[in-house]
Amino acid sequence: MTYSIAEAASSSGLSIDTLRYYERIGLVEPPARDPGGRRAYSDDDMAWLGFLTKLRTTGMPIRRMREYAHLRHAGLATAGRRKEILIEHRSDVLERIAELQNCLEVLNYKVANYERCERDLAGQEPYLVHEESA
Amino acid sequence: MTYSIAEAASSSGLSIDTLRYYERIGLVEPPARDPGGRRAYSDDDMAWLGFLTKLRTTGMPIRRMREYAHLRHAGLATAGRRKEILIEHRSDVLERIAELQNCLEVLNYKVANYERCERDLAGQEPYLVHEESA
DNA sequence: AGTTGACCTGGAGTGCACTCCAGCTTCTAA
DNA sequence: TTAGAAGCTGGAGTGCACTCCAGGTCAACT
Repeated sequence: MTYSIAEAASSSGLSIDTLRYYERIGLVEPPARDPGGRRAYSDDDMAWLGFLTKLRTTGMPIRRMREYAHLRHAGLATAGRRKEILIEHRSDVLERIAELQNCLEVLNYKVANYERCERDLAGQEPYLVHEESA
Repeated sequence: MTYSIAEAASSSGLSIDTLRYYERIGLVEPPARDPGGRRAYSDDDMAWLGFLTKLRTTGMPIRRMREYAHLRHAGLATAGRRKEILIEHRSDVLERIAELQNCLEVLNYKVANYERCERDLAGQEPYLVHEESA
């Protein structure tokens, strides 16, 4: 089974331009071409694109994705290093999640504060309402 | 209590340049100045910087932070809109966390896969080791 | 009086990750 | 057979969020 660039784009969530860009910078191997010279992505290509988008979504910089891509291309001998990269990235992601959750608490606090203000305001109309500072 | 720009920077986690940049683009109100013309951040300024960094950490674009900042400056009447922004942002953050967690599963799967490969390799030496495709 | 270090300003430069464009070819359907 | 859609290439442009720089001021120590 092969896929046009449009199909590859819509299935991976990347834009057509981005796919060509990734190819230019060596993040994806140039896919096969059909008789008319158009890109024909294989199932393997699609799977790799799918994985790339996971790395991208989790904020891995292109530089690092490229390193991973090149290792992958180099074959089995690099599996150890690839695993390391993934493990390190995973811990980055965990940290990021923790960071977001921490910020979420502040957000919740703030929203609750606005709600409290509204209740106060509804309770005994105007008069003396402090803007919180933070 | 007032704080120098260096103190404001190290306490907020922003760089000195970023603090001046935020001021230039109207994201923070120009702080007071000491007799020598240097910035003297107040406790309120510091609290606002702290909150800003939460918004930033959670990926709120500067454009939106600025909107929030301006509303805040406009006083109580804008509290409703500010609350809306925060609520919307909170749901963005929740989505983002979910997205990261989803990607995390893929990462875990991949790492487990590498580990399986290693065990196989250790088990009966060379012979027949498939590179997984995705 | 001189040196050092923190700070000041306006403006230019950077890195990242795309995104768009002009001008061309190739396939598909009426 | 011809119009329109989809794809191609190389290269330029964009948006975001900083980051750096030159050249100057100010306060504190020696």
